Amino acid sequence: MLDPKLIKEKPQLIREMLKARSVDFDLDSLIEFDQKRREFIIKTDELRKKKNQVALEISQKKKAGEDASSILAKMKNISNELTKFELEQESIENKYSKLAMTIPNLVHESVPVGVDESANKEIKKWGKIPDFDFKIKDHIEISENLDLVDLERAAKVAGARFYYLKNDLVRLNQSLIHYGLDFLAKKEYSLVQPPYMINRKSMEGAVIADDFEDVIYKVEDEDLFMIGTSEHAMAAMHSKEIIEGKDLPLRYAGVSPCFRKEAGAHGRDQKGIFRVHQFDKIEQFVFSRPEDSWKEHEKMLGIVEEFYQELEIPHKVMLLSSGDMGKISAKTYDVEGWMAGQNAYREIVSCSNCLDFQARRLKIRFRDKTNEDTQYLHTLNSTLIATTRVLVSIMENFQTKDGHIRIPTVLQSYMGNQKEI
RNA sequence: GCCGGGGUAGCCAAGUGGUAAGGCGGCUGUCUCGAAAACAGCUACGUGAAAGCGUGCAGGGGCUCGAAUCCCUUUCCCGGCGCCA
Repeated sequence: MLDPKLIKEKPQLIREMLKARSVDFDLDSLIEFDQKRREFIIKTDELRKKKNQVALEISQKKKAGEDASSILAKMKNISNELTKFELEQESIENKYSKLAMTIPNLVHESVPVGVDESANKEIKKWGKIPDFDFKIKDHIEISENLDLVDLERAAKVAGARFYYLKNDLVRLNQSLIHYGLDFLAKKEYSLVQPPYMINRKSMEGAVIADDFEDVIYKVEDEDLFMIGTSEHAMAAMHSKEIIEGKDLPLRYAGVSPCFRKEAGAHGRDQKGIFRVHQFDKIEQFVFSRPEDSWKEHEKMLGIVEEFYQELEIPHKVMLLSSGDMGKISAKTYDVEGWMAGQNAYREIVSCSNCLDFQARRLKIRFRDKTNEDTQYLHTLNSTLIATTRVLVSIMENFQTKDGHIRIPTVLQSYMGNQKEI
Protein backbone atom coordinates (compact mmCIF):
# COMPACT_ATOMS: atom_id res chain seq x y z
CA MET A 1 0.00 0.00 0.00
CA LEU A 2 1.18 3.52 -0.74
CA ASP A 3 0.74 6.61 1.38
CA PRO A 4 -2.72 8.04 0.48
CA LYS A 5 -1.30 11.52 0.97
CA LEU A 6 1.39 10.86 -1.63
CA ILE A 7 -1.23 9.67 -4.12
CA LYS A 8 -3.34 12.74 -3.44
CA GLU A 9 -0.53 15.26 -3.57
CA LYS A 10 1.75 13.82 -6.26
CA PRO A 11 -0.36 11.74 -8.65
CA GLN A 12 2.21 12.42 -11.38
CA LEU A 13 4.80 10.43 -9.45
CA ILE A 14 2.41 7.48 -9.27
CA ARG A 15 1.67 7.69 -13.00
CA GLU A 16 5.39 7.55 -13.76
CA MET A 17 5.76 4.47 -11.57
CA LEU A 18 2.84 2.72 -13.30
CA LYS A 19 4.35 3.51 -16.67
CA ALA A 20 7.80 2.24 -15.65
CA ARG A 21 6.27 -1.02 -14.46
CA SER A 22 3.99 -1.25 -17.52
CA VAL A 23 1.13 -1.85 -15.11
CA ASP A 24 -2.45 -1.11 -16.03
CA PHE A 25 -4.00 0.56 -13.00
CA ASP A 26 -7.06 2.79 -12.72
CA LEU A 27 -5.47 5.66 -10.80
CA ASP A 28 -8.27 8.08 -11.64
CA SER A 29 -10.83 5.88 -9.91
CA LEU A 30 -8.60 5.55 -6.88
CA ILE A 31 -8.25 9.32 -6.62
CA GLU A 32 -11.99 9.74 -7.06
CA PHE A 33 -12.78 7.13 -4.38
CA ASP A 34 -10.35 8.81 -2.04
CA GLN A 35 -12.00 12.17 -2.52
CA LYS A 36 -15.48 10.71 -1.98
CA ARG A 37 -14.23 8.84 1.03
CA ARG A 38 -13.04 12.08 2.64
CA GLU A 39 -16.32 13.83 1.85
CA PHE A 40 -18.26 11.04 3.54
CA ILE A 41 -16.07 11.13 6.61
CA ILE A 42 -16.88 14.80 7.03
CA LYS A 43 -20.61 14.26 6.52
CA THR A 44 -20.97 11.33 8.91
CA ASP A 45 -18.80 13.05 11.49
CA GLU A 46 -21.15 16.03 11.47
CA LEU A 47 -24.14 13.80 12.00
CA ARG A 48 -22.39 11.93 14.77
CA LYS A 49 -21.65 15.22 16.46
CA LYS A 50 -25.34 16.07 16.37
CA LYS A 51 -26.19 12.64 17.73
CA ASN A 52 -23.78 13.05 20.64
CA GLN A 53 -25.32 16.40 21.49
CA VAL A 54 -28.84 15.01 21.53
CA ALA A 55 -27.74 11.98 23.58
CA LEU A 56 -26.33 14.39 26.14
CA GLU A 57 -29.64 16.29 26.24
CA ILE A 58 -31.54 13.06 26.85
CA SER A 59 -29.19 12.01 29.59
CA GLN A 60 -29.55 15.40 31.33
CA LYS A 61 -33.34 15.37 31.12
CA LYS A 62 -33.53 11.84 32.49
CA LYS A 63 -31.22 12.72 35.33
CA ALA A 64 -33.42 15.72 36.13
CA GLY A 65 -36.49 13.48 36.00
CA GLU A 66 -38.03 15.32 33.07
CA ASP A 67 -39.95 13.85 30.17
CA ALA A 68 -37.68 13.18 27.19
CA SER A 69 -40.09 11.53 24.78
CA SER A 70 -40.02 14.27 22.08
CA ILE A 71 -36.23 14.27 22.01
CA LEU A 72 -36.22 10.48 21.89
CA ALA A 73 -38.13 10.63 18.61
CA LYS A 74 -35.65 13.14 17.25
CA MET A 75 -32.81 10.87 18.30
CA LYS A 76 -34.36 7.91 16.53
CA ASN A 77 -34.44 9.89 13.28
CA ILE A 78 -30.82 10.90 13.59
CA SER A 79 -29.84 7.31 14.34
CA ASN A 80 -31.63 6.02 11.27
CA GLU A 81 -30.09 8.65 9.06
CA LEU A 82 -26.67 7.97 10.48
CA THR A 83 -26.99 4.26 9.77
CA LYS A 84 -27.67 5.07 6.13
CA PHE A 85 -24.65 7.35 5.93
CA GLU A 86 -22.44 4.82 7.63
CA LEU A 87 -23.41 2.11 5.17
CA GLU A 88 -22.59 4.35 2.25
CA GLN A 89 -19.34 5.39 3.81
CA GLU A 90 -18.38 1.79 4.43
CA SER A 91 -19.09 0.92 0.84
CA ILE A 92 -16.90 3.70 -0.51
CA GLU A 93 -14.14 2.86 1.97
CA ASN A 94 -14.23 -0.74 0.77
CA LYS A 95 -14.01 0.29 -2.86
CA TYR A 96 -11.10 2.54 -2.05
CA SER A 97 -9.10 0.08 0.01
CA LYS A 98 -9.73 -2.81 -2.36
CA LEU A 99 -8.25 -0.80 -5.20
CA ALA A 100 -5.52 0.71 -3.03
CA MET A 101 -4.37 -2.79 -2.08
CA THR A 102 -3.58 -3.59 -5.70
CA ILE A 103 -1.42 -0.59 -6.52
CA PRO A 104 2.26 -1.56 -6.91
CA ASN A 105 5.11 -0.07 -4.92
CA LEU A 106 7.21 2.91 -5.95
CA VAL A 107 10.28 2.23 -8.09
CA HIS A 108 13.66 3.41 -6.86
CA GLU A 109 15.48 5.84 -9.13
CA SER A 110 18.42 3.46 -9.57
CA VAL A 111 16.21 0.77 -11.13
CA PRO A 112 16.60 0.45 -14.92
CA VAL A 113 13.33 1.12 -16.73
CA GLY A 114 12.28 -1.65 -19.08
CA VAL A 115 9.43 -4.00 -19.86
CA ASP A 116 11.04 -7.34 -18.95
CA GLU A 117 14.21 -9.17 -17.96
CA SER A 118 16.04 -8.00 -21.07
CA ALA A 119 16.44 -4.63 -19.34
CA ASN A 120 18.03 -6.16 -16.23
CA LYS A 121 21.53 -4.93 -15.50
CA GLU A 122 24.47 -7.09 -14.55
CA ILE A 123 26.14 -5.54 -11.52
CA LYS A 124 28.80 -8.04 -10.52
CA LYS A 125 30.21 -11.41 -11.45
CA TRP A 126 32.14 -13.78 -9.21
CA GLY A 127 33.90 -17.09 -9.74
CA LYS A 128 35.22 -19.11 -12.60
CA ILE A 129 32.80 -21.26 -14.53
CA PRO A 130 34.01 -24.87 -14.10
CA ASP A 131 35.82 -26.40 -17.05
CA PHE A 132 35.11 -30.10 -17.57
CA ASP A 133 37.28 -32.52 -19.55
CA PHE A 134 34.41 -34.99 -19.89
CA LYS A 135 30.82 -34.98 -21.09
CA ILE A 136 28.78 -33.51 -18.24
CA LYS A 137 25.32 -34.56 -17.05
CA ASP A 138 22.45 -32.50 -15.75
CA HIS A 139 21.17 -32.86 -12.19
CA ILE A 140 18.39 -35.20 -13.27
CA GLU A 141 20.74 -37.76 -14.72
CA ILE A 142 23.22 -37.44 -11.85
CA SER A 143 20.56 -37.88 -9.20
CA GLU A 144 19.05 -40.85 -11.02
CA ASN A 145 22.41 -42.58 -11.29
CA LEU A 146 23.23 -42.05 -7.62
CA ASP A 147 19.67 -42.75 -6.36
CA LEU A 148 19.29 -39.29 -4.88
CA VAL A 149 15.89 -38.19 -6.25
CA ASP A 150 12.73 -40.09 -7.16
CA LEU A 151 10.55 -37.97 -9.44
CA GLU A 152 8.33 -40.68 -10.89
CA ARG A 153 6.98 -41.89 -7.59
CA ALA A 154 6.54 -38.30 -6.40
CA ALA A 155 4.43 -37.68 -9.52
CA LYS A 156 2.36 -40.73 -8.69
CA VAL A 157 1.86 -39.72 -5.08
CA ALA A 158 1.61 -35.92 -5.30
CA GLY A 159 1.84 -34.84 -8.93
CA ALA A 160 4.21 -32.98 -11.21
CA ARG A 161 6.86 -30.71 -9.66
CA PHE A 162 7.18 -32.84 -6.54
CA TYR A 163 10.12 -35.02 -5.56
CA TYR A 164 11.40 -37.50 -3.06
CA LEU A 165 14.90 -36.55 -1.94
CA LYS A 166 16.87 -39.65 -1.02
CA ASN A 167 19.97 -40.82 0.76
CA ASP A 168 22.95 -38.45 0.80
CA LEU A 169 20.96 -35.70 -0.91
CA VAL A 170 18.71 -35.58 2.16
CA ARG A 171 21.81 -35.13 4.29
CA LEU A 172 23.21 -32.52 1.93
CA ASN A 173 19.92 -30.60 2.07
CA GLN A 174 19.99 -30.63 5.88
CA SER A 175 23.67 -29.66 5.88
CA LEU A 176 22.95 -26.66 3.70
CA ILE A 177 20.25 -25.52 6.09
CA HIS A 178 22.42 -26.09 9.13
CA TYR A 179 25.35 -24.29 7.55
CA GLY A 180 23.17 -21.38 6.41
CA LEU A 181 21.68 -20.90 9.88
CA ASP A 182 25.13 -20.96 11.49
CA PHE A 183 26.29 -18.44 8.90
CA LEU A 184 23.48 -15.97 9.65
CA ALA A 185 23.66 -16.53 13.41
CA LYS A 186 27.28 -15.34 13.21
CA LYS A 187 26.01 -12.19 11.49
CA GLU A 188 23.77 -11.61 14.52
CA TYR A 189 20.51 -12.58 12.95
CA SER A 190 17.78 -13.98 15.21
CA LEU A 191 16.79 -17.43 14.01
CA VAL A 192 13.10 -17.97 13.39
CA GLN A 193 11.10 -21.01 12.42
CA PRO A 194 7.70 -19.51 11.57
CA PRO A 195 4.23 -20.99 11.19
CA TYR A 196 3.99 -22.71 7.81
CA MET A 197 0.35 -21.69 7.46
CA ILE A 198 -0.92 -18.18 8.15
CA ASN A 199 -4.31 -16.48 8.03
CA ARG A 200 -5.67 -14.34 5.19
CA LYS A 201 -5.04 -10.98 6.84
CA SER A 202 -1.40 -11.76 7.36
CA MET A 203 -0.97 -13.15 3.87
CA GLU A 204 -2.65 -10.12 2.28
CA GLY A 205 -0.28 -7.87 4.16
CA ALA A 206 2.79 -9.51 2.72
CA VAL A 207 1.58 -10.47 -0.76
CA ILE A 208 -0.12 -8.55 -3.56
CA ALA A 209 -3.36 -9.90 -5.06
CA ASP A 210 -1.88 -11.35 -8.29
CA ASP A 211 0.64 -13.47 -6.42
CA PHE A 212 -2.11 -14.68 -4.15
CA GLU A 213 -3.74 -16.39 -7.13
CA ASP A 214 -0.56 -17.64 -8.78
CA VAL A 215 1.53 -18.89 -5.90
CA ILE A 216 -0.42 -19.35 -2.69
CA TYR A 217 -2.08 -22.62 -1.65
CA LYS A 218 -5.21 -22.32 0.46
CA VAL A 219 -6.22 -24.81 3.12
CA GLU A 220 -9.79 -25.94 2.59
CA ASP A 221 -12.42 -24.78 5.10
CA GLU A 222 -9.86 -22.91 7.19
CA ASP A 223 -8.70 -19.32 7.23
CA LEU A 224 -5.21 -20.61 6.47
CA PHE A 225 -2.76 -20.32 3.60
CA MET A 226 0.50 -22.19 3.07
CA ILE A 227 3.43 -19.79 3.15
CA GLY A 228 5.24 -19.30 -0.16
CA THR A 229 8.32 -18.31 1.83
CA SER A 230 9.02 -17.55 5.46
CA GLU A 231 9.02 -13.89 4.36
CA HIS A 232 5.22 -14.01 4.48
CA ALA A 233 5.10 -15.23 8.06
CA MET A 234 7.92 -12.97 9.19
CA ALA A 235 6.51 -9.80 7.63
CA ALA A 236 3.28 -10.37 9.57
CA MET A 237 5.12 -11.29 12.76
CA HIS A 238 5.16 -7.71 14.02
CA SER A 239 1.86 -6.62 12.43
CA LYS A 240 -0.16 -4.07 14.42
CA GLU A 241 2.84 -3.41 16.63
CA ILE A 242 4.70 -0.28 17.56
CA ILE A 243 8.39 -1.16 17.78
CA GLU A 244 10.76 0.86 19.93
CA GLY A 245 13.18 2.75 17.72
CA LYS A 246 16.17 1.59 19.72
CA ASP A 247 15.38 -2.03 18.79
CA LEU A 248 15.76 -1.38 15.06
CA PRO A 249 16.96 -2.84 12.86
CA LEU A 250 15.46 -6.25 13.61
CA ARG A 251 17.28 -8.88 11.56
CA TYR A 252 15.70 -12.31 11.29
CA ALA A 253 16.82 -15.51 9.63
CA GLY A 254 13.69 -17.49 8.83
CA VAL A 255 13.87 -21.16 7.99
CA SER A 256 10.89 -23.02 6.60
CA PRO A 257 9.55 -25.07 3.76
CA CYS A 258 8.04 -23.00 0.96
CA PHE A 259 4.90 -23.96 -0.94
CA ARG A 260 4.19 -22.54 -4.39
CA LYS A 261 1.55 -23.20 -6.98
CA GLU A 262 3.76 -22.10 -9.89
CA ALA A 263 0.51 -21.44 -11.72
CA GLY A 264 2.07 -19.09 -14.28
CA ALA A 265 4.99 -21.36 -15.11
CA HIS A 266 3.49 -24.01 -17.37
CA GLY A 267 6.15 -25.70 -19.45
CA ARG A 268 9.07 -23.90 -17.82
CA ASP A 269 11.77 -25.97 -16.11
CA GLN A 270 9.45 -28.93 -16.34
CA LYS A 271 11.96 -31.56 -15.25
CA GLY A 272 13.94 -32.16 -12.14
CA ILE A 273 13.93 -30.26 -8.87
CA PHE A 274 14.75 -26.78 -10.19
CA ARG A 275 11.18 -25.45 -10.15
CA VAL A 276 9.02 -27.30 -7.66
CA HIS A 277 5.94 -26.85 -5.48
CA GLN A 278 7.84 -27.34 -2.25
CA PHE A 279 11.36 -26.61 -1.09
CA ASP A 280 13.27 -25.48 1.98
CA LYS A 281 14.53 -21.97 2.33
CA ILE A 282 16.48 -19.72 4.62
CA GLU A 283 15.40 -16.14 4.29
CA GLN A 284 16.80 -12.89 5.62
CA PHE A 285 14.13 -10.49 6.78
CA VAL A 286 14.90 -7.04 8.13
CA PHE A 287 12.72 -4.42 9.79
CA SER A 288 14.59 -1.15 9.40
CA ARG A 289 14.34 2.57 10.02
CA PRO A 290 13.32 4.28 6.76
CA GLU A 291 16.56 6.25 6.53
CA ASP A 292 18.65 3.08 6.86
CA SER A 293 16.84 0.74 4.49
CA TRP A 294 19.03 1.28 1.42
CA LYS A 295 22.12 0.63 3.49
CA GLU A 296 20.47 -2.52 4.86
CA HIS A 297 19.58 -3.62 1.34
CA GLU A 298 23.22 -3.51 0.23
CA LYS A 299 24.26 -5.24 3.44
CA MET A 300 21.91 -8.16 2.79
CA LEU A 301 23.23 -8.51 -0.73
CA GLY A 302 26.78 -8.49 0.64
CA ILE A 303 25.93 -11.34 3.01
CA VAL A 304 24.53 -13.36 0.10
CA GLU A 305 27.64 -12.77 -2.01
CA GLU A 306 29.91 -13.82 0.82
CA PHE A 307 27.83 -16.95 1.35
CA TYR A 308 28.06 -18.13 -2.25
CA GLN A 309 31.75 -17.34 -2.41
CA GLU A 310 32.28 -19.65 0.57
CA LEU A 311 30.12 -22.28 -1.12
CA GLU A 312 32.22 -21.89 -4.28
CA ILE A 313 29.25 -21.31 -6.56
CA PRO A 314 30.03 -18.97 -9.48
CA HIS A 315 27.37 -16.30 -9.66
CA LYS A 316 26.41 -12.91 -10.92
CA VAL A 317 24.33 -10.14 -9.39
CA MET A 318 21.54 -8.71 -11.52
CA LEU A 319 19.66 -5.48 -10.86
CA LEU A 320 16.10 -6.17 -12.00
CA SER A 321 14.36 -3.74 -14.33
CA SER A 322 11.13 -1.97 -13.44
CA GLY A 323 9.13 -4.41 -15.55
CA ASP A 324 10.70 -7.59 -14.20
CA MET A 325 10.52 -6.67 -10.53
CA GLY A 326 7.81 -7.86 -8.14
CA LYS A 327 5.07 -5.38 -7.38
CA ILE A 328 5.77 -5.07 -3.67
CA SER A 329 9.45 -4.31 -4.20
CA ALA A 330 11.00 -0.90 -4.89
CA LYS A 331 14.32 -2.41 -5.91
CA THR A 332 15.40 -6.01 -6.35
CA TYR A 333 18.72 -7.72 -6.90
CA ASP A 334 18.67 -11.28 -8.14
CA VAL A 335 21.70 -13.47 -7.67
CA GLU A 336 22.05 -16.02 -10.41
CA GLY A 337 24.12 -19.12 -9.73
CA TRP A 338 25.91 -21.14 -12.33
CA MET A 339 24.19 -24.39 -13.32
CA ALA A 340 26.67 -26.39 -15.39
CA GLY A 341 24.03 -28.81 -16.66
CA GLN A 342 22.03 -25.95 -18.17
CA ASN A 343 25.17 -24.06 -19.17
CA ALA A 344 23.54 -20.97 -17.73
CA TYR A 345 23.25 -18.70 -14.73
CA ARG A 346 19.88 -19.20 -13.05
CA GLU A 347 18.12 -17.33 -10.26
CA ILE A 348 18.96 -18.59 -6.80
CA VAL A 349 18.41 -15.47 -4.69
CA SER A 350 16.10 -12.47 -4.73
CA CYS A 351 16.93 -9.49 -2.52
CA SER A 352 14.36 -6.70 -2.19
CA ASN A 353 13.66 -3.46 -0.38
CA CYS A 354 9.90 -3.02 0.05
CA LEU A 355 10.14 0.38 1.76
CA ASP A 356 7.02 0.98 3.88
CA PHE A 357 4.75 -0.90 1.45
CA GLN A 358 4.29 -4.05 3.53
CA ALA A 359 4.53 -2.11 6.79
CA ARG A 360 1.52 0.00 5.81
CA ARG A 361 -0.54 -3.05 4.96
CA LEU A 362 0.43 -4.76 8.18
CA LYS A 363 0.49 -1.64 10.37
CA ILE A 364 4.05 -2.09 11.57
CA ARG A 365 5.28 1.14 13.06
CA PHE A 366 8.03 2.41 15.31
CA ARG A 367 8.91 5.43 17.37
CA ASP A 368 11.80 6.51 19.53
CA LYS A 369 9.87 8.14 22.34
CA THR A 370 6.43 7.21 23.59
CA ASN A 371 4.88 10.59 22.89
CA GLU A 372 6.33 10.82 19.39
CA ASP A 373 4.25 10.28 16.26
CA THR A 374 4.55 6.72 15.04
CA GLN A 375 6.18 6.09 11.67
CA TYR A 376 5.92 3.13 9.35
CA LEU A 377 9.18 1.24 9.20
CA HIS A 378 10.75 -0.39 6.14
CA THR A 379 10.86 -4.10 5.40
CA LEU A 380 13.46 -5.94 3.36
CA ASN A 381 13.83 -9.55 2.40
CA SER A 382 16.42 -11.68 0.73
CA THR A 383 16.86 -15.34 0.10
CA LEU A 384 19.94 -16.86 1.62
CA ILE A 385 19.33 -20.41 0.36
CA ALA A 386 16.53 -21.96 -1.62
CA THR A 387 17.81 -25.47 -1.09
CA THR A 388 16.62 -27.24 -4.21
CA ARG A 389 18.23 -24.71 -6.54
CA VAL A 390 21.50 -24.81 -4.64
CA LEU A 391 21.39 -28.61 -4.71
CA VAL A 392 20.99 -28.49 -8.50
CA SER A 393 23.95 -26.15 -8.76
CA ILE A 394 26.11 -28.29 -6.48
CA MET A 395 25.20 -31.52 -8.29
CA GLU A 396 25.95 -30.05 -11.70
CA ASN A 397 29.00 -27.89 -10.91
CA PHE A 398 30.69 -30.32 -8.55
CA GLN A 399 30.18 -33.50 -10.59
CA THR A 400 33.21 -35.69 -11.12
CA LYS A 401 34.38 -37.66 -14.12
CA ASP A 402 33.36 -40.96 -12.48
CA GLY A 403 29.79 -39.70 -11.95
CA HIS A 404 29.98 -38.61 -8.33
CA ILE A 405 29.51 -35.24 -6.62
CA ARG A 406 32.23 -33.48 -4.69
CA ILE A 407 30.84 -31.92 -1.51
CA PRO A 408 31.74 -28.19 -1.18
CA THR A 409 34.49 -27.77 1.42
CA VAL A 410 32.44 -25.68 3.84
CA LEU A 411 29.72 -28.35 3.97
CA GLN A 412 32.00 -31.33 4.57
CA SER A 413 32.10 -30.94 8.35
CA TYR A 414 28.30 -30.89 8.36
CA MET A 415 28.37 -34.19 6.44
CA GLY A 416 30.61 -35.97 8.92
CA ASN A 417 33.70 -35.04 6.90
CA GLN A 418 32.36 -36.88 3.88
CA LYS A 419 34.02 -35.50 0.74
CA GLU A 420 31.96 -37.02 -2.05
CA ILE A 421 28.55 -38.44 -2.80
C1' G B 1 -12.38 -31.20 23.51
C1' C B 2 -14.79 -29.66 28.40
C1' C B 3 -15.25 -26.20 32.72
C1' G B 4 -13.88 -21.57 34.83
C1' G B 5 -11.40 -16.58 34.67
C1' G B 6 -9.80 -12.84 31.43
C1' G B 7 -8.59 -9.13 26.82
C1' U B 8 -9.88 -1.10 28.28
C1' A B 9 -4.69 3.75 25.21
C1' G B 10 3.13 2.65 25.09
C1' C B 11 2.53 -0.03 30.15
C1' C B 12 -0.62 -0.76 34.70
C1' A B 13 -5.61 -0.13 35.88
C1' A B 14 -11.07 1.82 37.38
C1' G B 15 -15.53 1.70 35.21
C1' U B 16 -23.06 -3.31 35.63
C1' G B 17 -27.07 1.21 30.12
C1' G B 18 -26.37 8.04 29.83
C1' U B 19 -19.67 12.61 27.67
C1' A B 20 -13.53 6.67 28.64
C1' A B 21 -11.44 7.58 36.17
C1' G B 22 -6.61 7.33 37.95
C1' G B 23 -1.46 5.96 37.92
C1' C B 24 3.40 4.88 35.51
C1' G B 25 6.55 6.02 31.62
C1' G B 26 7.48 9.93 27.86
C1' C B 27 7.39 15.05 25.57
C1' U B 28 6.75 20.38 25.85
C1' G B 29 6.28 24.72 28.77
C1' U B 30 6.83 27.64 33.52
C1' C B 31 10.83 28.02 37.15
C1' U B 32 16.53 27.49 37.04
C1' C B 33 23.27 29.28 35.39
C1' G B 34 21.87 24.15 34.43
C1' A B 35 19.33 20.06 36.44
C1' A B 36 16.00 17.87 39.99
C1' A B 37 11.43 18.82 42.31
C1' A B 38 6.80 21.18 41.74
C1' C B 39 2.97 22.93 38.57
C1' A B 40 0.33 23.13 33.64
C1' G B 41 -0.60 21.13 28.90
C1' C B 42 0.19 17.12 25.60
C1' U B 43 1.01 11.84 24.94
C1' A B 44 -4.09 6.02 19.87
C1' C B 45 -6.39 6.58 14.82
C1' G B 46 -9.20 9.46 11.04
C1' U B 47 -10.48 14.20 9.04
C1' G B 48 -9.17 19.22 8.67
C1' A B 49 -4.71 24.81 6.89
C1' A B 50 -6.07 25.22 11.93
C1' A B 51 -9.37 25.55 15.96
C1' G B 52 -12.04 21.66 16.30
C1' C B 53 -14.92 17.40 15.34
C1' G B 54 -15.34 12.28 15.01
C1' U B 55 -13.79 7.20 15.92
C1' G B 56 -11.55 3.83 19.33
C1' C B 57 -12.82 -0.59 25.38
C1' A B 58 -9.89 -8.18 21.37
C1' G B 59 -12.92 -9.03 16.12
C1' G B 60 -17.96 -9.50 14.03
C1' G B 61 -23.28 -9.23 14.72
C1' G B 62 -27.76 -7.99 17.76
C1' C B 63 -31.32 -5.44 21.49
C1' U B 64 -31.80 -0.01 22.68
C1' C B 65 -33.20 6.86 21.62
C1' G B 66 -28.30 5.61 23.66
C1' A B 67 -23.57 -0.11 24.79
C1' A B 68 -16.88 -0.79 27.48
C1' U B 69 -21.39 -2.28 30.27
C1' C B 70 -26.95 -6.58 28.18
C1' C B 71 -27.48 -10.84 24.30
C1' C B 72 -25.28 -14.02 20.24
C1' U B 73 -20.81 -15.43 17.79
C1' U B 74 -15.52 -15.76 16.60
C1' U B 75 -10.67 -15.35 18.40
C1' C B 76 -6.51 -15.09 21.68
C1' C B 77 -4.35 -15.38 26.79
C1' C B 78 -4.41 -17.65 31.93
C1' G B 79 -5.95 -21.81 35.34
C1' G B 80 -8.03 -26.80 35.85
C1' C B 81 -9.55 -31.54 33.58
C1' G B 82 -9.22 -34.70 29.27
C1' C B 83 -6.63 -36.29 24.82
C1' C B 84 -1.98 -36.52 22.32
C1' A B 85 3.72 -36.86 18.99
